[in-house]
Amino acid sequence: MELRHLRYFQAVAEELSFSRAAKRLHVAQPALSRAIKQLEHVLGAEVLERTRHHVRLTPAGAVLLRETAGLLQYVEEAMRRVRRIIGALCEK
Amino acid sequence: MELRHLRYFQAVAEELSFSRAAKRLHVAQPALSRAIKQLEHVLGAEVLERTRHHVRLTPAGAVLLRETAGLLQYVEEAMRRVRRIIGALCEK
DNA sequence: CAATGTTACGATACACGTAATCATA
DNA sequence: TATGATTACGTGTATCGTAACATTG
Repeated sequence: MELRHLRYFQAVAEELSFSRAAKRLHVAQPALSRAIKQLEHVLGAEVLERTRHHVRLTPAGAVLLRETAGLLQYVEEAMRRVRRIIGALCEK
Repeated sequence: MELRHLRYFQAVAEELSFSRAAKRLHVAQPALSRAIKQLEHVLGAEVLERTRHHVRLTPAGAVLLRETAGLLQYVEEAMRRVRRIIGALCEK
């Protein structure tokens, strides 16, 4: 499992649409479809319910989205902290 | 930046040795060397000081290690939470 | 010169995009 | 039947491992 899987999932879960998420991420739908499938395979559960005009989160998906949001935010903040300190170190 | 980079970095930083970390991760040294270089490129700073018989953390590396440890632990716990809840959902 | 990290290089695997297919509202 | 997700398929990129090289204690 890599961050890519979670970033893709978050986009689809927020947009509730593979096509919109694909545009937002600047990738093609199939890339998303595959990444989500991998994620589901790893977790052993479906996270999105696909029904042509509706994409909905499954209960498992709702849980995953919450955790994903927290995790990706953590990543961003951690990287920001690192960069800031590195910046300070370089000025010395 | 993917989790792979951080997992590799953590192993090297903890072992203070590319060769030992490589064994532990079941990959060859060059893979580690490259991943660390990518990480350093992304961050714009060296995180490890290589001197044949000693690998040491740079100040930036020390910061990164702390953040990495927290982050990877967060990932693990988040995944555990998700799996646990998914497990509970499936039993219904 | 011995131990260990890095580069070079060829091979493999993985992710991607395009196009075709399938499914539903 | 029109929209949007998936599968098939070929391609390109990225990662890997082996081997050669460089470096330093």
